[in-house]
Amino acid sequence: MKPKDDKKSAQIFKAVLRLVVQKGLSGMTMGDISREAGIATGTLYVYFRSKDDLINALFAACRENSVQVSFKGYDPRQPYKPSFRTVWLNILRYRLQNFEEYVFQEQCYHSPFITAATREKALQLSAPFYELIKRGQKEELIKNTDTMLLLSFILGAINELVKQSHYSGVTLTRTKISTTFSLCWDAIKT
Amino acid sequence: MKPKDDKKSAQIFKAVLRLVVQKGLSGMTMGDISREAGIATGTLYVYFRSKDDLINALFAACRENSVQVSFKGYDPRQPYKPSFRTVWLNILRYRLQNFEEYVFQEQCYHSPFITAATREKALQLSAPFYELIKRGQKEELIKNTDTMLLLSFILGAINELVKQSHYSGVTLTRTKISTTFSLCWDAIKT
Amino acid sequence: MKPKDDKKSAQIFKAVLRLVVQKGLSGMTMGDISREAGIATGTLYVYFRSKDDLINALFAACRENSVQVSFKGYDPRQPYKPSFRTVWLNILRYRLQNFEEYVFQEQCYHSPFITAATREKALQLSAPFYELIKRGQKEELIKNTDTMLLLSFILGAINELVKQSHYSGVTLTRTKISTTFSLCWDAIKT
Amino acid sequence: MKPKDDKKSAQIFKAVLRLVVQKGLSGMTMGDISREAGIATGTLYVYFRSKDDLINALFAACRENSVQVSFKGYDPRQPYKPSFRTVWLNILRYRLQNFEEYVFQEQCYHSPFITAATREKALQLSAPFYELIKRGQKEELIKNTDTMLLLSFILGAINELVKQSHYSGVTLTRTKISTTFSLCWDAIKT
DNA sequence: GATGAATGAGATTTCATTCAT
DNA sequence: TATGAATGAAATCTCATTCAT
Repeated sequence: MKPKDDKKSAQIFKAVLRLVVQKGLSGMTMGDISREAGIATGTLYVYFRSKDDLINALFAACRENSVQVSFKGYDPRQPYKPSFRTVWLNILRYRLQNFEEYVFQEQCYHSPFITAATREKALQLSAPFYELIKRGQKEELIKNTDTMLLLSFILGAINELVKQSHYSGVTLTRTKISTTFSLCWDAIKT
Repeated sequence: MKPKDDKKSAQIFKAVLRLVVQKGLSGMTMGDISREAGIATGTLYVYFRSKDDLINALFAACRENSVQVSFKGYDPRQPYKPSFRTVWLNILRYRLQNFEEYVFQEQCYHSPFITAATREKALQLSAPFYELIKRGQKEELIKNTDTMLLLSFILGAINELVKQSHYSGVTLTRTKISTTFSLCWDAIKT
Repeated sequence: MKPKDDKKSAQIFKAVLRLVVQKGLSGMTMGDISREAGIATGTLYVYFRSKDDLINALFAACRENSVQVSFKGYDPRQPYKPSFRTVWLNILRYRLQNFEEYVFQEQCYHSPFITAATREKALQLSAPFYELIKRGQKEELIKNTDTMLLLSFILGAINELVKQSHYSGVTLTRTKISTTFSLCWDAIKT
Repeated sequence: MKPKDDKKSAQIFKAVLRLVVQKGLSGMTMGDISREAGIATGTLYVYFRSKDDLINALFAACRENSVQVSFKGYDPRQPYKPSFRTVWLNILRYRLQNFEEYVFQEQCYHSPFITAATREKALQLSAPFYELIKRGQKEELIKNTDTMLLLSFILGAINELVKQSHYSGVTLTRTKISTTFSLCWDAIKT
């Protein structure tokens, strides 16, 4: 017996991500995916019930990965500002190093592929970010404004930065990143 | 391709915008559009050569509208900060009041519908925003950082805010908006 | 405007019937149907939502036609036996002259294409036959046995006769038909 | 193709029969069969060369079984009428107790699965029934009509009866069966 | 022999576009 | 110009069969 290969899921995921950046979510067929992944079309349906299923599964995986990367090295017992910087840089790093995943998630968000359930789960995953802001507010280092609003502000700034740098072709230098962090901190600090 | 009836073009555009929010760009067929617009499928081809053509035309229209709205009431002879605030509020207002247009543009950006030429033109339209930041830097009111970076930072923060408020269903109060402007200004001011 | 052609439904129906006799219900693809009907595959979906839909619609049409033919020339004011003979001959004639329709219905009955609703409607259409037997029982010409049982008996005998004559290639002569009617009448008469 | 394990063949046959009643012959995949039989898809191909092979083998088995059951207890030295009744009741019993087999055979008859050869063999198996009628005619107990026609008449009546009773959900009582035999006998007796 | 993942040909269905009215 | 039926290429998905384990 040939056991269902766990690597194949990953292989399919990789193929989708590569294709999304190339052709966009809407211009991507199951045929494209199988060709890119080096397997038969039928095999896709061994691993995923349908195209929708595949997209949703990948979306969930990316989402989880994104959170995991973001909090790598975060230790709540450390002082706030350096901790916050670590997470901030992680978020940025994730988007830069996994640009494909990031673009994929952005594209998915307004697409008919993502079900309400998947969207809901994604929202729940943002809880740790929310908590991080809260902690800053408790320590009176961050403005006592609506937490969600602050969170959006920060993430939005990072997102746009990544997009802009990618599409303009200008790589983000260490200096630029450092400057942007300052802008961000200046915005939210008390 | 020269539309006799300008109202019908607008009618088609409206239909597309309504559908994009509902089903996303990829899940939107010419049949859907004609049904939503209350006309026959064939009629779409009287006004637009193809689906690509239609999407690109609407994208251009939205882009232009976005800039026009953003600089409404802007007078370069007025002092900087209130002028900046006017534009900032205009941008926010545009995205809130024309959420459909905003989502449509976002979706287009990574789609295979938008040609390189259209994308290029869109970029050119951001010149006035760029100039606005430059002026602030000249007047030494805004940090002397990479201009594009500052611009991205500002726009990104606004974008995310709008999305978040729309999807969470929480309306942005005057106070929240005012607070967010402060965050933004704190970030970029010298 | 080109109005939806009512003849095309009939054209498609005819194609299906021809194919069912040739290849059976299960070996019949939408491609086969469109080719046989002389139209494009897509056109089938202008007239029917799905293959299931098409099969169910044709089944209903055949069923209705079958009943209509069976009671042609039946006048309840005429004496019973000749009336009964008329209907009996009509039933036989329908199966012989519309052998394709008959085979199609037989094939459908146990197929997953036919929905419970369609099956139910088909059953309701057998009411006139039921009434005909009842009348014979009231007039004390037909045995006072379970009516459904008598009906099944009669129809079953006719069905098998038609199948047998078709597959053996022996045509039913007037004499044979007349003989079979006698068998039938001998069976059910009081 | 020589099955080592005869039990497994039977297991597969049983699975097919169960599925035919549930989903019909055309809606039955090799995957369905293996799942229902509790074995792997590949294993089916150890016992049968192909789907066609499997269906044809089962068809032949059913056909043989049907004849064997029908003539159980038949002794040509016994007087005719009770002998005929025995066979008649056997035929009915077979269809009632092996409804799945019966439905399967009916479905096969018009399907592209059954080859001409299989069909021919099936026909040959009806010889004993034919002889039984012949004997009745020789003994001048049964009408001297075309033998095939009489045979069709009898079998058709039984078939329909079984179908009707099965689909209406009404069980055939001993009385009803006895009555139906009378109908049949009245039809064919001299 | 038994397994079930892998295959790819082929089935169903969709949809941008054309065309007759 | 407006219509919507007709088209057929291409998309999604199924399934009999094979094959590595």
